[in-house]
Amino acid sequence: MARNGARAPTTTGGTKDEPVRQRLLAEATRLFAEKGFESTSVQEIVSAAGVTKGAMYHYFDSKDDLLREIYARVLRLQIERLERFAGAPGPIADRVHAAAVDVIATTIENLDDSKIFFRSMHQLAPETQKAVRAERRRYHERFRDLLVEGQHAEVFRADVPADLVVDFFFGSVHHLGTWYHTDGALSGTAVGKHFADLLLASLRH
Amino acid sequence: MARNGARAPTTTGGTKDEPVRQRLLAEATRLFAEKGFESTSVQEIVSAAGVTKGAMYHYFDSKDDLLREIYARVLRLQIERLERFAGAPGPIADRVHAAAVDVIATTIENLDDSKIFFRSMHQLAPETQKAVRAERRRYHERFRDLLVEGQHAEVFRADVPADLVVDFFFGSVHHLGTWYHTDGALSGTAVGKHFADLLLASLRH
Amino acid sequence: MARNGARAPTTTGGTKDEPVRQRLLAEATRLFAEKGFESTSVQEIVSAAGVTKGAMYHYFDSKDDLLREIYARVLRLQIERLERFAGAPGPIADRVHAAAVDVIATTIENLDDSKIFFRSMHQLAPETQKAVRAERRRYHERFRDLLVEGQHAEVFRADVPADLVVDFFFGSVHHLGTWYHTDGALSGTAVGKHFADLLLASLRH
Amino acid sequence: MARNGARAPTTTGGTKDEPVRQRLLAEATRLFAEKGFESTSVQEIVSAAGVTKGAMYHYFDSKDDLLREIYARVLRLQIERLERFAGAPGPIADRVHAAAVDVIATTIENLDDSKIFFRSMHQLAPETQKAVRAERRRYHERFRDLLVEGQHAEVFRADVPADLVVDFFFGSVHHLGTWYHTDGALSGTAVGKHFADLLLASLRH
DNA sequence: AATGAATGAGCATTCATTCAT
DNA sequence: TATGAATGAATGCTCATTCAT
Repeated sequence: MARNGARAPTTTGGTKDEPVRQRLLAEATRLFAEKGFESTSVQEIVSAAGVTKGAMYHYFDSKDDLLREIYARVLRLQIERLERFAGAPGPIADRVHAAAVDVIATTIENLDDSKIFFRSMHQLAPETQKAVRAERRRYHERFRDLLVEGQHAEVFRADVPADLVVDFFFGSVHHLGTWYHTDGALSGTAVGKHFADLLLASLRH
Repeated sequence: MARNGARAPTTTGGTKDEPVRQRLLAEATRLFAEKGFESTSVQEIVSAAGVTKGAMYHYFDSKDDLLREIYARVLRLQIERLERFAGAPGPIADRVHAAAVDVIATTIENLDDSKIFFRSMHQLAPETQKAVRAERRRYHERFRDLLVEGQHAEVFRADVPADLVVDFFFGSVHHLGTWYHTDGALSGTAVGKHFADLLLASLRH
Repeated sequence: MARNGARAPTTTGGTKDEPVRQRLLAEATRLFAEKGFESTSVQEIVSAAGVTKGAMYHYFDSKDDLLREIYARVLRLQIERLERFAGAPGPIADRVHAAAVDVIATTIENLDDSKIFFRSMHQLAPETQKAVRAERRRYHERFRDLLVEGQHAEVFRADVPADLVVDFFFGSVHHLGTWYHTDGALSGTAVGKHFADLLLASLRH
Repeated sequence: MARNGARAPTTTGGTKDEPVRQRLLAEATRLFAEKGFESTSVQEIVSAAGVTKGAMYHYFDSKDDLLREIYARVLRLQIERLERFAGAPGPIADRVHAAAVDVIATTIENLDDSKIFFRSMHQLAPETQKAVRAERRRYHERFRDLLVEGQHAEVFRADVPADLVVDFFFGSVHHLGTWYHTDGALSGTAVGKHFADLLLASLRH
């Protein structure tokens, strides 16, 4: 969890790793989640990463660029996982349940990312913000399509608009960061199962 | 010198007796919701309110103090309303449903407050933050007690911890600010009814 | 020449003087002339003026604004003086000669302003630059009109375009800053007389 | 390591044997003239020249070194041309006229060099600046000697110090960069003829 | 109750230059 | 001959806050 003062030589030879860039992203994520984007200075980030400002500006265009990269990483991960669960074989109710459990477990595993996401969205440049929102919407739409599939199959009730159910459920997901603590009694998967149960129950006829 | 904890009740019943203070709070709320606490300068707030900095520092101790007042106002309002619904006569399911509809309608009516709440909590001084969290917890606990009452009455399922249901539902509530737009098709009460329906459905045996 | 550490109370009561603002302009002029606009830091200016950066930014929008004020002051002075000489009674040759002597003497009296003028013009924001150039052009046109008047009166030769004569003469004027030194043998007026003689001689039939 | 004071003469007669170095100088000249020395970054220069910083630092010791080379090139060219015209056979008045026309035409042909010359002189290291000024003085003195020759021959008036006439005339020359535009009606030689006429006329008895 | 000049610490960013490769 | 990662010092500017009036 602490950063490596000395970068180990790449023994795997797999990813030609860029330790400085990665370290900067990791420390920025941690600090943005802890203190907020605006309250974190570039100096704090580079000090935490053990490099100088010049190095940071060599890899990133700006402090905003750092934030943008964090968003891109989160979205990439979540969309990829959802695709996997949504496209799996099996009854629709099972797929929704599994996807719901997974998104919660993943969110809890990357809770710093989640804390940053909604708290700092308004700090992005308008066009970047638009891009992020569009990507987020695509994600939500993918989940909504699953719900609609269940409604058409008459497995889920259809008297609540699927879009609204998505906002209902993802509100719960996105707020995990404000109350969940790793030292709590419940694991991420446990929370995921409970929430998924509640979601599925709320959709019964 | 600045903040009177207790202010004389508005005898006229109007809102014109302290227009500067109110205007400052209103503009600060609007700007904090729009651009974030850190990105809003004191100068912007006082310009928007049509006064000078000196005037602001006469009524408030600091920029943080403005934020604290906003939080206090939000919490005061929400707790008061919940008490009213929780303590009303009638079956538990009806009371929970009514309280749920109301909290959503009220949140949508004061969407700026809601946007600020979670986005800016970390900007408060640690002790203030603690106080706000405690107050928030009291609010959640009051709602949880309603759910527990329903579980004891065997009206609600008991296999999901009531605390978790509270986090589940209020996650949805608190995220209204990220997607709800006044120009949308659904009124606040309409959204409230749908969300309350989902909540009640998820609690059925 | 050195700045007054203690600002004397305004005994004249005439101009409600702003010593800080004036001191900033004076020191900025001196430093810009000495080291150039880009090579002079805001810190150097405010240190020389004995105030803090905040004070400077209270009176000026930016470092550029300081430069703009210097330009405005120079142009105001020069246009005003030219108008006086151009509009005086007397033969055209005498008026041109007197105006020429005066512009040189005035330029030498404010040599720092002159050094800054052409050396730093390109640092102004494009629109400000345009405005300054337009004002400068008005000034040159006023002088040209005098020359044309002399040509029409057949006092000056007409086989050289008056515009070109203006550029010819003002080139000499504007370059005073690159070679004239106060410790030299010639006074500003002496140089002025010689240059005015050359100008008038060059215009003879 | 970097700068060879003496480079092998271009045996091919082309300009392709050291394209990187030449391209760097050309782009630097263009950019310094356009935006000023201080406002042009090394990165901009190397990008414009299509090379990297390392390449630039291979050919030049520093950014200042680039500027010094530009000055050296200008002075070399102008002194060489003046020598040619001054040493030609013919009456003194004709030689002065021809030299004057040529310096103006040459200046206009290399207007960027001229723009840089006076605007950026103060950015040179003091000793370099001194060297450039000395070279410039030698150039002016060569021209002054021509004027003195004319005065001794009683072709030119002697009641104006020749040095002052040099400053008068070269002021006009050096300011060409502030008003002359290639798209104007007058060619460089045309301007040169007019200015030379004015100079000669101003020197008549 | 209110002004506005002034502070001073802090911020994001730039940039010429170096150096291992 | 050339790269590009990294430095470190400096820069213009912002801003919450104070205080004499």
